[in-house]
This record gives sequence, structure tokens and C-alpha cells, in this order.
Amino acid sequence: MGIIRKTASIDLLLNEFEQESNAISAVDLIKRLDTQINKTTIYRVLDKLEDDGVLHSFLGFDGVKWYAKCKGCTKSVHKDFHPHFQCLSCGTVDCLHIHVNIPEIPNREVLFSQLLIQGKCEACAA
Amino acid sequence: MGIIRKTASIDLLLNEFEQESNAISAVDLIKRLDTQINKTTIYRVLDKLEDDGVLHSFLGFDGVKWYAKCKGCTKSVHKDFHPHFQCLSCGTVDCLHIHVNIPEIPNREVLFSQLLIQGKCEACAA
DNA sequence: TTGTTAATGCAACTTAGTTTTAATAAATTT
DNA sequence: AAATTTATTAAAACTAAGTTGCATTAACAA
Repeated sequence: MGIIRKTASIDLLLNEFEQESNAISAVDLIKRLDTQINKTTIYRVLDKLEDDGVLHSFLGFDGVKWYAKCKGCTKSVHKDFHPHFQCLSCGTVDCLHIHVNIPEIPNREVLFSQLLIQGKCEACAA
Repeated sequence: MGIIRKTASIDLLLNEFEQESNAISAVDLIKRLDTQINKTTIYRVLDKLEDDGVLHSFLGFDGVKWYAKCKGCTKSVHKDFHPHFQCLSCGTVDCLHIHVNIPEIPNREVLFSQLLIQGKCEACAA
């Protein structure tokens, strides 16, 4: 439904994403903001920020929800469509701004896809 | 650790996958075999069948675990590496036996990847 | 400044999956 | 074939992520 009123919770959450270029899991945000925002509120605000095209979400390999900043999305159109990368050594998760071609599949209509890649990030592969 | 003894639970579970060519979620198997096998056992047997290269697992869009038959995998090498497709209309999930090229990513080492595609299956796209 | 209602906190709940432990039953040995 | 070993099982309790209901609080428009 999107955000209507500017509140302290929203500022706190947005601030976390401004401080960090990587994706952040909901679980981690709950830990980080434990003393400041209730977890229900965190889930609700994240949900609204996603509706507004500010953040996008995806599931990690463990099924946990991750959020990252959108680039060029709006309330009506989520144009983001890129793979996400999880480093097996340090655990960081980030967006890969590369294009991966999803082939046409005979007789099927592709509406959405999610590509998750696991490996070693720049820092850990060195 | 793999399967050592042949038991009724294993037969029942393998039978489900012989009857069905699509993937089956753990949750669905628990429902189907509710009166016959305890859910703990179902999770454990699935885990062992995966170790043995009989089944492979992946997470669906909702984070729920799905299992499908392997083709040409062994206890030591899981060679399966293909996208999975979930139909938004009928909910079926299956393996796509097509090759999707995952591009090299500069300075990163790719070890594993998972591609999930959502859309309409053959039956529902018609 | 007040009234409306969006947003929040809290507690209770749901759901998928795991752990512990004692009982059961394959498979091996005698 | 009986005894033994130990993998497998069921049951109950638990964990962790995320959701729901509801009373309270606080944006913000009038």
C-alpha cells in the first residue's frame, strides 16, 4: 500500500540502506534496530518501501528474506531484474548489475525470474 | 549420510516421485503421507535421498523446499544444474532441462547458482 | 488545536523445519 | 532361527522467520 506518513521508523530503516551498499536481511535489520523498532514494524515498513519502489526483496539460499535498494524503480513499475550474489566466505549479499539472458521456453510464458549465485566475492576470492 | 537400510518410508517416498514427473514440496509430501509417515522421517529420508543423488532440492519463491528426481547424479557428484519453473496458475513446479548460461563475473568465483522462473506452464498458457 | 486515521508496539499466533529421546525394526552375527 | 547390533522411526518439544489482531500513539490536514 506504500508509505503515507514520514515516521522515525522509516528514517531509521532508510538510513541503514544509505550506510550500506550491500543487501541486508530482514533478520539482520531486526537485530540492528532491536532497541529502536519493533520487528513487526520493520517487516511492515520494508514491505511498504518495496511497494514504493525504494527497495526490492528476494530470498537467499536459506530462504531468508533480503532487501536491497532499487535503481530506477517506481511505485508502479519494478524494473529491477538482476541476479543476486551471496559470498560463502563472508556472507555478504549484493546485487549484480549484469544482464543474464533467460531463454525463451517453448509453450511457456515467463513472467518473473530470480537468479541466485553463490561463490566468493571480490574481497574473499583474492 | 545416505541411506543404509531399505525401509517402508523410503519406498513410500520414492513411489511418490515415480508417480509424478513434477517436483514435489516437502510440505506437500507431509500432507500426502500424513497417515503413513511422520514428518520428521519425511525430512530425514528426503535429506538422505538427496545425499545419495536420487533427488535434488531447491527453494521455491515462497521459501518452501521442493524436491525432484535427479538425472545422472551420483552420491559423490550432483551434476544437475538447471532452472526450475513454477506455474502461477496451477502451482506446479518442474525442472527445465535447458541450459542457461551464467556469465563470468569479474573478480568473483561462481560456485553454485539457482535460477527460479515464474510464469505459465504449457497447460495454463494455452 | 483538534480530529482523523496511518503507523506502531506488544503479545499471541502460524508455519516450516530441527532436535532429543526412547522405541522399533532392518540386517548381521551366532 | 534366535540373538545382537545399530539404523531408523515416532512423538513431542522446540526454533526461527514471519504474520495477525488489537489497543495505543502520533502524523498531519482542517
